[in-house]
Amino acid sequence: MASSLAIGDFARATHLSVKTLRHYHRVDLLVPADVDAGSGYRRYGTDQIPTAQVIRRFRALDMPLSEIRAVLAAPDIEARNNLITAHLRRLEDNLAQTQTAVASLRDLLEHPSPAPPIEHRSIGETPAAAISELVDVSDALAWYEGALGELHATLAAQKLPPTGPAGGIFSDELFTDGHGQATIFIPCEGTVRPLGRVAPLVIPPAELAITVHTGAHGGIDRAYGSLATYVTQHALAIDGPIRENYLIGRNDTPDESQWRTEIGWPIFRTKHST
Amino acid sequence: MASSLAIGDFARATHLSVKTLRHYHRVDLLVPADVDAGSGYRRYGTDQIPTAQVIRRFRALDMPLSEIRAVLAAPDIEARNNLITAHLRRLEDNLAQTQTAVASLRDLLEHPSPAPPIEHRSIGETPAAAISELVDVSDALAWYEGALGELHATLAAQKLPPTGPAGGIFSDELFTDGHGQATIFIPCEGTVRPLGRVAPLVIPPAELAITVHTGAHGGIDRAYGSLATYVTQHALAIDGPIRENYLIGRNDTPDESQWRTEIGWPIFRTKHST
DNA sequence: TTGCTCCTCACGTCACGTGAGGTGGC
DNA sequence: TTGCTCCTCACGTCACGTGAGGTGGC
Repeated sequence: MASSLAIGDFARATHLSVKTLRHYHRVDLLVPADVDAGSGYRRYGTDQIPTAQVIRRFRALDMPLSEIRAVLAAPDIEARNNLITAHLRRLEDNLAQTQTAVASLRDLLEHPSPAPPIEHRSIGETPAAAISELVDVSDALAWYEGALGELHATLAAQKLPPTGPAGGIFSDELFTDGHGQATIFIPCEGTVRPLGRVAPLVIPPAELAITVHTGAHGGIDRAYGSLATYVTQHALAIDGPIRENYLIGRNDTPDESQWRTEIGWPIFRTKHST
Repeated sequence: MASSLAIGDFARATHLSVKTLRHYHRVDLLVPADVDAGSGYRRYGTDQIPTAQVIRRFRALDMPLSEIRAVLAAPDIEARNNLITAHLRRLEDNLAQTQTAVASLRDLLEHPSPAPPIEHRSIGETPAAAISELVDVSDALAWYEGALGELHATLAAQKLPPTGPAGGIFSDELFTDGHGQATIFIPCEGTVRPLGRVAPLVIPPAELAITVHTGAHGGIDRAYGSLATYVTQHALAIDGPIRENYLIGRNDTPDESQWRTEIGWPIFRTKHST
């Protein structure tokens, strides 16, 4: 006895709305067991209820429909679990990020800290090992963590001691378009053998206005703002990529509030900056 | 000296993309300090950087643009803080909900529990105090909590002891359309004086197929599914609102895993159900 | 037979992103 | 003067929701 439900009853059974069920049919995510050729009436089997509920659960966790489709089509339980676990991990990362963002915003609203001082600095050429890729600004933080990890591991394996703190170089497009070239590097002497994404790179010299940001990377926009204000008001602005130096980071202490990052904004060379 | 920035420089300063800035101008959320009449070129003041960053922070926390507009336009700091705090609270609620959803999904995938038994029950008329409103399914959980709290408090104030566990009645449209009439009630004897949203209501009799769901309300869809399957396969289905009885809930224990909710699905009257 | 359920368009929503095609500023 | 930055449409995306206008099933 094949038990089937009209769309309205299926909606009651699964807590998915009728509109949503029609949408899932349209995009082939959940196809009714039967569709009447004449009337177009959809009929769902009771055995489709668990599938529909799984979809609903994943949607409640903001999994995109395309990914849910992949989960449902996974060839075996392991592939399926890998997809699910990956999504849950992303979700949990996201939660943690939102929680720190909330904390940081609360802090910002409760005691706005004064802008830290700004100095001019002239940087010479620096040999380094680097990873350089086209990245999306929304992935930038995770990409930075991964690249820095790979760099540290690769340098250690090649027995090349760092000669300074890690740094980053970020193209203008990253900020104006939301994606662009990003480079993470660790200064070092000696011959870097290319391996994985790591390659030798000579960091070009630069004239910079520099300020320091204390705390997690989520709050770094304040330092960018104060630098931009300074550089604009003193008519020092020139084009060129932004620099960052990671003085104290995850490698040094897990306490994010202790992290220190320098941000360098390219400026005209002035008398003071030689 | 009025310092101003072209849109690209402003994007660098604020980490908002050029496209996003143009969008914010279009919707009047962040209007450039100056727009050249001839060329249409936008010019932003350095004093707009903090505003832009506040917008960015709130967007990172998924606050809708309309709400951000309200925050920026708030007449005083108190009104502003109220809006912000309300959003943060919603966010934190959401986080907690997602976290339990993740946990519940993990549990579901790791050890799928067998469907609990289903019984038929005949319910007579029941006098009660009730709150009945048109609600959105997405607000249903929060609405239920609020309504139940108000009912308990109002009954206590009127010295009317409950004569049974709290219950709910949910129209079909709530599930098929995503919004519909929902009623939460507490059975009691005596005269209920209408107060706030609370009013007296005689709960009509019903013939129901009933199962029990153990755990937080997030996982209740499984019980709905097994009831729907049962009712469909035994050809017992009739139209009518869904019932729920809250045997053990937040009022009894904070441990969600101990909660017990009965779900009642309307069915034909049968010999056994008198 | 009534009225409820179901159907299909076509368009709207939200917050942007994506190009095409073109002009202005240093 | 070159080429980069900026401009405005118009349309796309994602996951549905909203009606209008109409038909089918018990």
